[in-house]
Parts: sequence; C-alpha cells; structure tokens
Amino acid sequence: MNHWLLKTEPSSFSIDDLQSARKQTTCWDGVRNFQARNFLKAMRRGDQAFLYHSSCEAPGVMGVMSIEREAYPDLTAFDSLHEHYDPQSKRDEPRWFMVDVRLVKRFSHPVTLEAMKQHLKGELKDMIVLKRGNRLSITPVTESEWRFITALASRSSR
DNA sequence: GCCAACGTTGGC
DNA sequence: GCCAACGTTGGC
Repeated sequence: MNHWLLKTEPSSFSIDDLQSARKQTTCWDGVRNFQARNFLKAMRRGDQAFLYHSSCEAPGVMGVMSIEREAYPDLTAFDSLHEHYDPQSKRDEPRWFMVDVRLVKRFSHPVTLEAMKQHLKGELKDMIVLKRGNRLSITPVTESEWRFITALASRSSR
C-alpha cells in the first residue's frame, strides 16, 4: 500500500465538504499538472492519502482518505464551460484523470504546516510538501513520514 | 497583497 | 531545443 498527500484549497473544497458528501466520497478532479497526474495514475485502490489544506489561515494535514476508485478520465476537462476545461484533452485520448477518495479519519487536531516544520531537520527532512517552492498538488509520502505524522496527530489530540 | 519559485507556452 | 515571458501556487 502506498501513501500520498493531496492538496486542496479549503475555499474551493475542504474537509468539511468531504465529510458532508454522500458516502463521504468524492472524485478528486481538476488536477492539471503532468507530474501530479502521473502520481494520480499510480494510485491503487486501498492506498491512503492525507488531505492537506493549502492557501489558508492554518495550512496542514486535516485527515486521512482512502483511494476508492483508481484513475479514470477527468470529465471536467471535456466541458467547455468548466473552469478546468482543456481542449487538448479528448474523450478518445484523455489527458487528465481523477480518482475517487473517501474520508477515513478526520484529525481532531490537524497537523499544521508549522508543526511539521519543527521536524525539517529530523523525521520530515525529505518530505516533498515541505520543500521550498514546492507546488505539486499530489505527492507521494513515505512510510516513515506517514507514521510520523499520524503519530503527531494522535499525540496532539491527547 | 507581496513575492519567490516553478511549470508551461511559444517564438525563434 | 533553448529560453524569455507569462501565469499560477502558496506561504507569509
């Protein structure tokens, strides 16, 4: 099983939105970056992913999701009225993909970016999302990073 | 609102 | 294939 981190701006889609979604499941659409897309396509059913809030007051990991459906064509790319429309993505040759995710656990105490930065020289020194200038909306998370962050979340909720 | 960092585009 | 210009991301 692999682990991932998926960014979202809470002003457009937040963990609240996922929690109130039917079956607490949604399609993760709108990814328009090739590297991120390739990670999307590498996801397997049962993989787990952090839900990360970016561009907000307190950026950080808000909870855990599971991959419910593996990559399939992102339909919003075909819709000329959609803000994520991409005329270069064709139905018979899709350029962009999405997966379905389900909320598994909402942290009672999110692991903030600030908290993660405390470990920049330790356990999280290689974490992609913490690297300067990082803009990738989907990144792999190593097994040890995953364990460390979930431990932080349970520790701070005591 | 600012600005550094980065990916993409397009002219050559 | 290079690279400048441009648009976007995201922390602060």
